[in-house]
Amino acid sequence: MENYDFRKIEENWQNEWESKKIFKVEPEKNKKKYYVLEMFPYPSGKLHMGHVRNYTLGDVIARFKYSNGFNVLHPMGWDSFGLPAENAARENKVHPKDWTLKNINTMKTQLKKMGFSYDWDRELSTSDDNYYKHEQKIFLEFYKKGLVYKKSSYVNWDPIEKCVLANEQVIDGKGWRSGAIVEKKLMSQWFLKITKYAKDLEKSLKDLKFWPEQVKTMQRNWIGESKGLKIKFSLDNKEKDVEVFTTRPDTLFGASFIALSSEHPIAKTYANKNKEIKNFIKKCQSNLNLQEEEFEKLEKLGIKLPFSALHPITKKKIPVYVANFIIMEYGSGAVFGCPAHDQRDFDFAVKYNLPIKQVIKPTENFKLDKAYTGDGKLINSEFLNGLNIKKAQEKISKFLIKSKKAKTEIIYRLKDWSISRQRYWGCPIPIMYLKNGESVPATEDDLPIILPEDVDFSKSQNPLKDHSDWKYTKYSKTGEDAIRETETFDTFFESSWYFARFCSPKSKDIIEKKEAEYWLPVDQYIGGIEHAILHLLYSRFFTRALYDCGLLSIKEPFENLLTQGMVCHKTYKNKKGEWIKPPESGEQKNENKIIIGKSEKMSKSKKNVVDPDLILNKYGADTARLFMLSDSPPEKDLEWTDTGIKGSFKYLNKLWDLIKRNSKDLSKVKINKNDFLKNNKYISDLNKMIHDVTSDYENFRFNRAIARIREFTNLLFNKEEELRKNNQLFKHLIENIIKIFSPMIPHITEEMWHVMGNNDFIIKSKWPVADKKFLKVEKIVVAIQINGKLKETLELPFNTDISEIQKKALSLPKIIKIIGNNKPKKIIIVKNRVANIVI
RNA sequence: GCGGCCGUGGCGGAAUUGGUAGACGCGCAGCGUUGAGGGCGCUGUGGGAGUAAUCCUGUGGAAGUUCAAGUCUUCUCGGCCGCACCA
Repeated sequence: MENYDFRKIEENWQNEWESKKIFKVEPEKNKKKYYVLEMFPYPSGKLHMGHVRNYTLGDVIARFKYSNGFNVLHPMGWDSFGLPAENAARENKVHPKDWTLKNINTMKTQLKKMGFSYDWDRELSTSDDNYYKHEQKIFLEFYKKGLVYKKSSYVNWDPIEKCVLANEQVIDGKGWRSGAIVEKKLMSQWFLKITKYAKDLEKSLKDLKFWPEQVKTMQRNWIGESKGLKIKFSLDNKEKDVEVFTTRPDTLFGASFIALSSEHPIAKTYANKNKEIKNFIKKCQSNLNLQEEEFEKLEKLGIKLPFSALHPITKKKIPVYVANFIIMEYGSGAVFGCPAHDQRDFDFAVKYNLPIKQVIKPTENFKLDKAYTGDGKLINSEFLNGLNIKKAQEKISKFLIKSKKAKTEIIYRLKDWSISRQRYWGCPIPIMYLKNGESVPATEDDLPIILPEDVDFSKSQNPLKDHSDWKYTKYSKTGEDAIRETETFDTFFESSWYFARFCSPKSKDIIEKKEAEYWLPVDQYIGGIEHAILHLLYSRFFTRALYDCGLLSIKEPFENLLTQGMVCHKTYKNKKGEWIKPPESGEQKNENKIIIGKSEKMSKSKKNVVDPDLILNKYGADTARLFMLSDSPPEKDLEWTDTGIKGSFKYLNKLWDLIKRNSKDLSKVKINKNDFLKNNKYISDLNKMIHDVTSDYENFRFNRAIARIREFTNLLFNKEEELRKNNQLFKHLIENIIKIFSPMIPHITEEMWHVMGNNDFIIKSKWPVADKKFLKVEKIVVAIQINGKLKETLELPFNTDISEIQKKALSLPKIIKIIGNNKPKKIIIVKNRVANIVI
């Protein structure tokens, strides 16, 4: 049998859809909108299978919603600033812009070949000045709102990318993209005040009802809210009080020292008075540029200060130390140490021979050779004695707050977002430095600050620094000489608001309010979980900040979030342990011993990638799409298999043949509904299938939807002869299958739709609705159990009375035999389901 | 260490939300078609016993709730992911 001509079919319909602009969309007041968005790609060269999966999922949802009467916004664009372009420029002597444009061109062609329903008129590219000039305006708005500041601090330095990374971009102490071990470097950087929104970003997570729990948990951890108490300890040197943050006020009576960060103001004061202290602090600070891993392994060290703190209740004197493990940025940069119940304090107390006073009696046997952190009853704690931890915390908090020695405080782990990057291929930060060294934001008249194209990459890391024509300028407000900021934005800046720009991609304004109000928020966002914190947290922050600047009227950008799993493939190694390509590549012939490894995320280094182009050429877009959807639910990893893709292709051919060989007769048939719409087996199965598959679409259970469609088409394959005798019924069944299958495999179904005698595009036809009157099943199989174990089944009319079921069940020969002389103790019957006889 | 998610045939995965476990597919086996291979078609396929009807057993393990547990509860083992000197 010959395979169907997917090349011809797919190309034809792609051209038809494009020339008729059926996916072009504008706001329509009387239509319900639906904004579906997939994370836009970085134009790295070619599409990979991860993209194919991501965009297939989005396309199915878009087409499904379209067919269900929604006004669907489904745009696509390019996250086109970033380092790979610069690296290519150095290695291959191509300009980043040319390299980027070429890649966009290639990938756009590939996307079109997949048949995705994008409104290409809305295409945007972030490295286009039409995009990033608005970003500079946003920066100025943020500046006005006080959300931007410059500060010198230890920052994460990626030695491979040769630029700074935000905290979120450091994964396990390594750069998120380069994988290089991150170093600490003291630098002056621009920051965005994301911490201003920490509370709201955390609090609102609970309202994101349609986000995966996992993502919300990750964000929650990242924001790291801690509720505690800030307690004042007065000092006997007549200086100001020390404020100490704690989440364990119940252990206050066990306090045996106070520890300050080396950057704490009091520590700094004493550094000037005492050389020893000064040296210690210096040592602590030199540790700050250690790699994270090493820093964590440091021994806990401290130096005693020449004064004491007074316990806020007992008034006893407590020694004060500067210690190397206290971080200034967290809490108040000072803690009280309770060695018996905190491991760090315990280690410190052992080292400096400080008292270890137990204040919580463990519930189980416990030897005090390490800190006890479990629950128990308070001891040695005056009025707290006998209480459990929670009660003790409540009581002492109340007491301290009442006596004005403490106040409740909530602190966050989240730090401000450093956005300066020492790189060329990004959006120039619209800042100028005046002669007096002052930095000022560019004025509206200075914008846009266009990235110069005539740059020389041979001189240094950042060619903007060497570009004097561009760098030296005038500040338009005063006309004086000025130097431009030569650093560019972190590229996560671009992706933090692109979803809003898609509403009015060509507007002269940053965001056209009317359009944004119609389309936003994004109803369904789809992308990889690797952006759980990075991009998704930044976008949530931006949306709030833009709201405060009056540019948006929503606070959360993405209503629903789907994080799709990775595309994996088996890995293979040869005798030498080198990665080799999978067998279907035909490149294993020369290897005599092949070791099959586990299935892992497709990656070039493991040689287990499958090129989408090859699949498109061999099987076509519909087969690729079908396979992407059929094997696993979207949020789980999908294992790419050669047999799987072949299976999908075979199935499409089989379906094609069935429809093709019957289409000649069926296309002429006119359906007169009353003639055949009886409650027969086919109609009831069809309606059940429509009902179930529609609900599967709504819940993104595409694998299950496909299983149900296949189940139904199996019926058609088996009963073809019989169905040919009732052409109206046959046509009705086939048209419904084509329609309900069309969001997943749009080209072949479009062709089938026309072959069956329809003239308009299939997407414009109405989605089938299950008729409830045909959903009723006439006969039902009831399970008959004895003591909960299945023994028999019984076919009965739908809704048979309980008493009738009981009568019938008890008269079954097999049941009689099992029951024997026993009298049933109890009989439980659930209508249409089950009868359980307890003996 | 803390937090989250998940364990179902040889494999990917279903299971009306507590009611016939294994849908659909891959793989495998047998048969048919074919000179052969591929392709296609039919049949079978959780495990064990039996010629068979049938019986026993079965959702990582142990216990519990229930007439009834893959589904709920507790413990336990294993895997994946996130956070972590965070006071």
